[in-house]
Amino acid sequence: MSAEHLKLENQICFSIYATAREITKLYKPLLEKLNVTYPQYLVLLILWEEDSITVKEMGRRLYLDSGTLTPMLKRMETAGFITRERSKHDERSVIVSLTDKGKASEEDANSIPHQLLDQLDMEESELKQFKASLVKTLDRVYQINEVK
Amino acid sequence: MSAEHLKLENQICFSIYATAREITKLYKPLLEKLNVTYPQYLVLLILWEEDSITVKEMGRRLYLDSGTLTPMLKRMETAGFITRERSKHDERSVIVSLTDKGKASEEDANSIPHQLLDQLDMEESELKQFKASLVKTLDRVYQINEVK
DNA sequence: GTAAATTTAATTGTGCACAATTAAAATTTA
DNA sequence: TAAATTTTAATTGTGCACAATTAAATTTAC
Repeated sequence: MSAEHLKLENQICFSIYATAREITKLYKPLLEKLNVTYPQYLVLLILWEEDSITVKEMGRRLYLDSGTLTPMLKRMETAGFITRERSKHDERSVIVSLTDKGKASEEDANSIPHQLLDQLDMEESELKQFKASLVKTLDRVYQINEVK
Repeated sequence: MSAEHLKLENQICFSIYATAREITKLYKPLLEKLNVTYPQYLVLLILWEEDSITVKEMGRRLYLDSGTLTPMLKRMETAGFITRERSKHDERSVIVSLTDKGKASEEDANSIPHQLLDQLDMEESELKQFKASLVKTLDRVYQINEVK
């Protein structure tokens, strides 16, 4: 038996890692109608907030790099949700935009956040504190990772 | 601009998803000496707690299935951390055990949890509440996912 | 105004992560 | 106990996820 600090059940990072994966599974039935994966759903959320942004900006908002986004966006383009085109002003940039299908899909997504929160079944106050700790941790860890 | 409930910054699940990935990156330099990935480090944590368990039990503790574990454990076997052998009692089961190298590696891991927590830099009370919310959410979501 | 440095995506290669299927072994049931 | 069911890993196929490299375009420095 290893020392107490090496025990898995004591490690908050493992809780985050496991919870993230279980929540992705929880989304699966809710995303069936849209016919997208959870990361693809996040791309749509971004574009419904602000259409026609660069891959760079998409990556900044999702904390993902082009090695992840490029193939994922190509799949979403093939599936008819988005278009990808080089910027006229800066040929290095690729602009991602919603197609009519991508825009129309927002309708099918409207009920998802509420359905998800219902299943989490958490008090408003705890949820708020929980999210605050997450965002604080994310900001802090992102900063540390960036500096290196 | 989409409705408020569809905005990414309002979604707690995205915070969990992004935080999990950033924390995995934070572990990377700490795992360099051990020369393992974060999921592989979790396998070692389990085995340091209790050596010689089945793939099934490993999957139960890590919330991972054989499709993930089998190839990962094979890589760890090739790297010399573990052995894999069929159980004598039940030929369906595969027992995972530490090699001498795997056992000796615990020494190099001892300081990791403390180093990580230092970087998170969170008050003891907030950390405790944060972890409680995570475990509660994990239990709840796991239960929902299992029932289906 | 050109050379050097920076920015931006894409590509390549490795390692998870998981659903679905397969196959073998063990257990339960008729 | 023989047949049906269940359990356990492995396999297959798809989709992230990210480090490192490449290539093209832009910006900065001289």
